[in-house]
Amino acid sequence: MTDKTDTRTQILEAAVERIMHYGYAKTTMAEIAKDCGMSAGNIYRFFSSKIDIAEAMARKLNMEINQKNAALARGPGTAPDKMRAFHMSALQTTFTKLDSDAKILEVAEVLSNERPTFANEEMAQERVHLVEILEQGVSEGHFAPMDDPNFIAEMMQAATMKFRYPQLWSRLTLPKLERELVGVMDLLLAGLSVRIKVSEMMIAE
Amino acid sequence: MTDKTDTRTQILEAAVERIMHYGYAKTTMAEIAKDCGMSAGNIYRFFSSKIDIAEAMARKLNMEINQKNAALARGPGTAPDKMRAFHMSALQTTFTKLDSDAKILEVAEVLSNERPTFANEEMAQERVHLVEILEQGVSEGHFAPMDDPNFIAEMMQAATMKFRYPQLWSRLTLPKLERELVGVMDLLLAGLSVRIKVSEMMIAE
DNA sequence: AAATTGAACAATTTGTTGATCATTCAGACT
DNA sequence: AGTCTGAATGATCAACAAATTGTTCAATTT
Repeated sequence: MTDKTDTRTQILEAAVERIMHYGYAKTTMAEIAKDCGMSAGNIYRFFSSKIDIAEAMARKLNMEINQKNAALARGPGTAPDKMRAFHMSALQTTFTKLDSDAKILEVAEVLSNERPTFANEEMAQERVHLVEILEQGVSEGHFAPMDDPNFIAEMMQAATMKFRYPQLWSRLTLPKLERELVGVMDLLLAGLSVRIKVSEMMIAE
Repeated sequence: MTDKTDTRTQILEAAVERIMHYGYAKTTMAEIAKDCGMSAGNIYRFFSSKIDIAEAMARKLNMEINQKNAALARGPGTAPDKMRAFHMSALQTTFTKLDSDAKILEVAEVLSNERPTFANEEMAQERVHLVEILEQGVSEGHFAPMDDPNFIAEMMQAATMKFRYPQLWSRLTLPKLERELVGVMDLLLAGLSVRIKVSEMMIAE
């Protein structure tokens, strides 16, 4: 049992090593196998495809980010401050990753093509902590009470989408993006502070 | 003089016809020339490159949209309603275009690659009318006074970016996107209704 | 029996060749 | 003199062949 998980993590580690260095496409199953002292065929007893290895890789990385998010959500500070810090750190880590090793971007791209639902899972996971912050904000009186915190969390994600997609801002610098994000957060947090009347006028008109 | 502009528009119209039907890549300069009863070389007296034709095409289309935006901004209705209508119609036209003729998407993609600043011009143009709406909202008392309406307009664009990029929501349906946009607009408009304290805590920390 | 291999297969990528196309420009036409 | 053409050029694209690579599985090893 421990054997099995051991070889699995061994394969994963070898794959991470190679993929981070040479990229996903340029890493072959045969190479990963050789690094682990086994045949390519044998990898398939632990991962059912190459893309599955990339997914496992992303899952691991994501778990770490998620633990930081949990710590942030449950740590000290007011809800608005946490909300700012949450989105700002998301922007910064994405940007830094893009800068330092572009290989990770390739993995992200392949994954979003081959495993379309994966990104959704990530966002849902992130929302858990956004909801925590929102609820803290409500109970502290910084945010107006809300019917469906998860929906509001979705809206926060939608409104800050620009700061998540490297492809979109290729041309923009981090300071410029940070300033923009601050501006958007100012607006959104101001919005959260007042009771929202769900717009029925639009439907009626 | 009139001759010159005449042939120019003739070339442009022939190009639009073909590009809309066959797409940008599949339309050749020789074909456009033949449609106009001239040689391919001669087109270059009117457009300095093929991509310039696409740009002229986009400029024309954009001017029409812009006139509608101007009409909307100066027409009747409260500022918040106009703001909703503005973004909603942007989403709807983009989505419909994507659905009806995917050819236009090809042109958009080529343009954003070859003429990176073009999209910025479009957005700046759009902001003119967003600012008009914002200022109306302030004078009517729906929105809190703001130092820099153009900056706020930029933030509105940033926060609604998700609803502008077809590539991003490939999987989402129009009704779902509309509901999301309404949610985001609710938040943003609520934010506009209260005075925003520019966050200096972030810089200090 | 369980784990592993390596040959076989299918899919994908890469390399190559020929054609097509955007662009230029010297000269013909008006 | 100002328009326009069509051949020349270099870049890009399409199609096909060869090579590489992901994946499977019968045979082998442990």
